[in-house]
Amino acid sequence: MKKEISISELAKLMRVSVHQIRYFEEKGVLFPAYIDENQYRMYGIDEIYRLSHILLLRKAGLSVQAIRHWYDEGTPDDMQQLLLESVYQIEAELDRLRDLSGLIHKVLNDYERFGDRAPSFQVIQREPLVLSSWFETDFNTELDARMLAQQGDTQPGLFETDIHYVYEEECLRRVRLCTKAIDMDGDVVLPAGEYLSCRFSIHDEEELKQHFDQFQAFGDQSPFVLTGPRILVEKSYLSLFTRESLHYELLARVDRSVGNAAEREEKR
DNA sequence: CTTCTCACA
DNA sequence: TGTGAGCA
Repeated sequence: MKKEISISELAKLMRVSVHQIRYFEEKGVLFPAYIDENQYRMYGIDEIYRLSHILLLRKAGLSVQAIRHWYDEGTPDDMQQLLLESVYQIEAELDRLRDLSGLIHKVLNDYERFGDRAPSFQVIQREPLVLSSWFETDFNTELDARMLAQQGDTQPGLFETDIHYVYEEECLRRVRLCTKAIDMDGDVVLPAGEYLSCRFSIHDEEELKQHFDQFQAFGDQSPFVLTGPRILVEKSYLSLFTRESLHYELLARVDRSVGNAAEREEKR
């Protein structure tokens, strides 16, 4: 009985494919101890160790190229360096995955809180919001693909972040499309404070106008005044859950320093 | 059972 | 960076 083993025995022992062992040979990192008369590759104990190392390094994220290079002319310090670089990459990947997980949780949470519901009004306290303005358009013109494309390189991940439509005060003719500023160079700033918020979902753009009116009506019969721009936030990713509805939040800053509409009426 | 080669993801 | 098929 020979001391060496065939490629399939080695493959079974190391739980890899025969193919992969031959691939490592082609790439110059693992060679048989010798070739048998029948042209079969034969492997000894040294090759078993060598293969273990290769597999470990592959698992650690080193390329076969890099392994080859190290076997050719690598020092122990080089190996330490290679593994360090590898661990940095893995940690970067962990960060990426954490971000991704966070994004999905955010979507899930948002859906649970504001999924499909009748319009709900509430006054909420908001942190200052910095938006980076994107472009301006008319109230009536619908957003189309070309308008998006013409804006050139905007933020990546367009629809992961909510699109904010900021309507100019008083007349709602002009709309400013914004996204949340990632860095601090936003150009539209909404101050912290109390905001009236209404969340709703619609099936047709037509319904938007009604909600604006309802929103205004709600403001008029409340003990405060709505001030500043109306902000329509399109929760674009909530549309993931339903095939045919769009989700929005309508916001306006609350001003309690002025009397409400009814009181103003009295004073006249 | 092994080898090699080629195409493919 | 491997895999799968086909052939000898």
